[in-house]
Amino acid sequence: MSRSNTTSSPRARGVDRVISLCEQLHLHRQPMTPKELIEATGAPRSSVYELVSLLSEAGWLETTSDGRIFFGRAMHYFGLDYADHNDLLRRARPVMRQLSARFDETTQLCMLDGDKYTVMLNENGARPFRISSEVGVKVPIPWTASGRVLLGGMSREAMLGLIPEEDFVLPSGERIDIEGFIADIESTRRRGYAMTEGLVDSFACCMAVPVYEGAGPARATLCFTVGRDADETRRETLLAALREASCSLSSGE
Amino acid sequence: MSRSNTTSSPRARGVDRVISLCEQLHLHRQPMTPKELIEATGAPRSSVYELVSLLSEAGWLETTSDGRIFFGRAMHYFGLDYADHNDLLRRARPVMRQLSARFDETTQLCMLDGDKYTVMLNENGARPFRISSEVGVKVPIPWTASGRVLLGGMSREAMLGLIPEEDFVLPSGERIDIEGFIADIESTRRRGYAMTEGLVDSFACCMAVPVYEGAGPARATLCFTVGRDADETRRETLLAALREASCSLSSGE
DNA sequence: GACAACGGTCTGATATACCGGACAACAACA
DNA sequence: TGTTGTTGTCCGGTATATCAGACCGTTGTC
Repeated sequence: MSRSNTTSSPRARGVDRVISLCEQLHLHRQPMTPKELIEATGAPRSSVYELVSLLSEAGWLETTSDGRIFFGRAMHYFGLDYADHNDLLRRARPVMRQLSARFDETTQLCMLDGDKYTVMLNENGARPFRISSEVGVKVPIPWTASGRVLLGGMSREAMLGLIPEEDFVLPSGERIDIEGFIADIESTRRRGYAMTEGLVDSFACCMAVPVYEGAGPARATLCFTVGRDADETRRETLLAALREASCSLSSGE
Repeated sequence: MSRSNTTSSPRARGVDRVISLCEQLHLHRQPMTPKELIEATGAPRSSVYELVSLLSEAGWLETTSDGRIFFGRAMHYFGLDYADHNDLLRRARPVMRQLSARFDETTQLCMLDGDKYTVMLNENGARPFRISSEVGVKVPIPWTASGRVLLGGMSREAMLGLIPEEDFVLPSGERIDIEGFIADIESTRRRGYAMTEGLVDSFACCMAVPVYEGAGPARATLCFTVGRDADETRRETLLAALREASCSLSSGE
């Protein structure tokens, strides 16, 4: 439906081709055949073949045994360079591990990426539920508890200017009331945390607290994703732990 | 001395410029100023500026507050995609965490990358010693314990063909005797592990065991890096743990 | 066996990306 | 104040990267 791929003109710059190629791989989160890549990017066949071979030589991409293409070692190296260099991520990792270990729940560090919400770090509980994390997957802000925290303190105009109209429609087709959403954000800000149930997925309960960096809006959120069956006291416990952890991560600047 | 950067001809392909640009960033492991990037890559000024801005827009690079350039979020996403998708890495991570937690030592998963040795995963002990990991940094094979394990089972010719002549010279300037090295590998193979002391760095003791995937040479090694002051029984304990862990990671195929 | 779909390589023409170099803003310094 | 170095933007010519399409081997289907 939505042509997410850059409907690029013919004779595009190689670098742009490379970028859209990698973006497609990230979207699919699975190795892709050359054919799929060609169709997904809209790039000419010969260009895709050439670029893939260039990138493979550099270790940016790898070809699996069945001829599919996916990210290679180099990306792993570069990604770790980024994560190691990023202050917040580096400090958050051990904290999140401890949270996950202690409560055996999935802990996430979430941030805004442009006008979308995204998971930056994911730490699973012991039970290895999901095989691949969803780090870097962009989700409309109104769909999430964290989104409500991250918008805290923003002006009404800035908020509406930021969020695309269509992002207020849930996967179910239901539309989120804008006024209610704004009120939600305000009460979230006062309360200091957000908790949503069955917003995107009907079995999950999401709780998020802000992580600050200096004054201004929250830099990130720390959150638990738990089953809806968790009872009240359990939720209290988890929230308290989140608050404490986020406090240790926040910096007054 | 060694011109590691691709002394590329003028009017090079943009994609190649991008590749060498990122490689330089990875080598430096620190944000770089435009000037440094220009000098390191040998690319024209205008090209670097243009490419950096293209890549920044895509989130591949980011500019720090002081105008330096480093990897961006996108790399983090792609890198995690790679690591999540890679069977060995995914399985190794929890195992390594447990090892590090139990013994409070640095655990690493190492592999060959071309004709070099490199760390693929690094799990620090509790004491946060080194601020940035060395994942993806290429090191001559003969400098390491893991290298000796990884070469196990290779023919003499293949080995000598693989390793560049200059890689037998240690950072200290000392030259590693080739015959001794080959004998070392053979005894390592028989023994089932390698242990080196003060090879690259005089304070460390490195112990490595192979991780197999099907028949043939080891796919990777699992290793501890400990202080040389660790006594005999401690070393035995650690080795036993490594062996057990590597066994759980290896697959008969 | 004929036909179609697919997977990959190769080549030549041409649109354009890349680069040299000009330009401006700013700082350091004598 | 003039000189020198650095940081960044912009522009036009031309070397060349990109792309259309031909080509070939393989696979599957009727």
